[in-house]
Amino acid sequence: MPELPEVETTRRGIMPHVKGRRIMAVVVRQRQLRYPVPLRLKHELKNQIVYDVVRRGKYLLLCCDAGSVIIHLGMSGSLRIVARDTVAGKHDHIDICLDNDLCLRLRDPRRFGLLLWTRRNVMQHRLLRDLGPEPLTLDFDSEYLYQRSRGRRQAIKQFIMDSHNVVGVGNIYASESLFMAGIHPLRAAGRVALPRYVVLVDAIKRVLQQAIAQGGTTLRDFYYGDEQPGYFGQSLQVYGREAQDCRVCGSGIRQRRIGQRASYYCPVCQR
DNA sequence: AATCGCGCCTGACGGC
DNA sequence: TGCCGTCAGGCGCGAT
Repeated sequence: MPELPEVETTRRGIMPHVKGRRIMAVVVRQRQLRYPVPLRLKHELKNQIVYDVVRRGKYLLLCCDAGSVIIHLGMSGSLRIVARDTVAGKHDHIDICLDNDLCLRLRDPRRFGLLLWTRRNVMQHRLLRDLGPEPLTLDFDSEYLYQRSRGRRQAIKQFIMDSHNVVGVGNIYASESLFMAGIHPLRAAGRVALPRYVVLVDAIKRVLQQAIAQGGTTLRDFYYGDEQPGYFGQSLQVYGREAQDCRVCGSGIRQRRIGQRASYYCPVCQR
């Protein structure tokens, strides 16, 4: 399940092979992703130069003069750089073939991802225009999140996972950040005081930054490689550790569902 | 306006 | 062995 650090690692991994290249062809083997892959993309993308590869939240954007490709990896998606004649596997749905004999290949077994094409200003696209701030920029700060949370009864975990409030905080890192900040995931967002938002915002930034730094060590795998970068390399404090000892106080880590999602926390450290 | 819950889809896993 | 049921999970969207 790619979270923001995995998407950013992907962006950095494909960038050197994609940026500045001309698109020679697009192969669509499976159209049925989250939304049907638009067929007009096949001829409208041809001969376009990819002048930049941008990330917005967990979306990746291939920016061209005529428009932009919008990609989301969903639950199980990945992008690889492969040699032009590399045989496609069962779930290799789309190839974007470049003028350097390489292809950008989208694989997505569960097909929760998407690949769209827009000719308008991509940031005005309906999937992007209402997104909250990037977590690693300065405009995402405690004052912002605090003000935004006033009057909200929603659980803090759901609040920070809502992309309208801040993008890129997925299920794993939401649990991890709340543990770091000592905040119980079920606490109402509107009942968290400003000093605690200071700690929480700092925790979100740190946990994402650390994961990106670790993802960077597997960058080489994007070229002819098959290894997944990700959070497996880092030690998670609470996620997936139900009934195991809290690394801080030794209490049993609990799991419960919050808004349909598995959530992990320490009942003693988090209030 | 805020919030809740659904459903897209497949692989992994456990039970028999 | 192999089949089948269950579950996970990002996120947009419709319902409340």
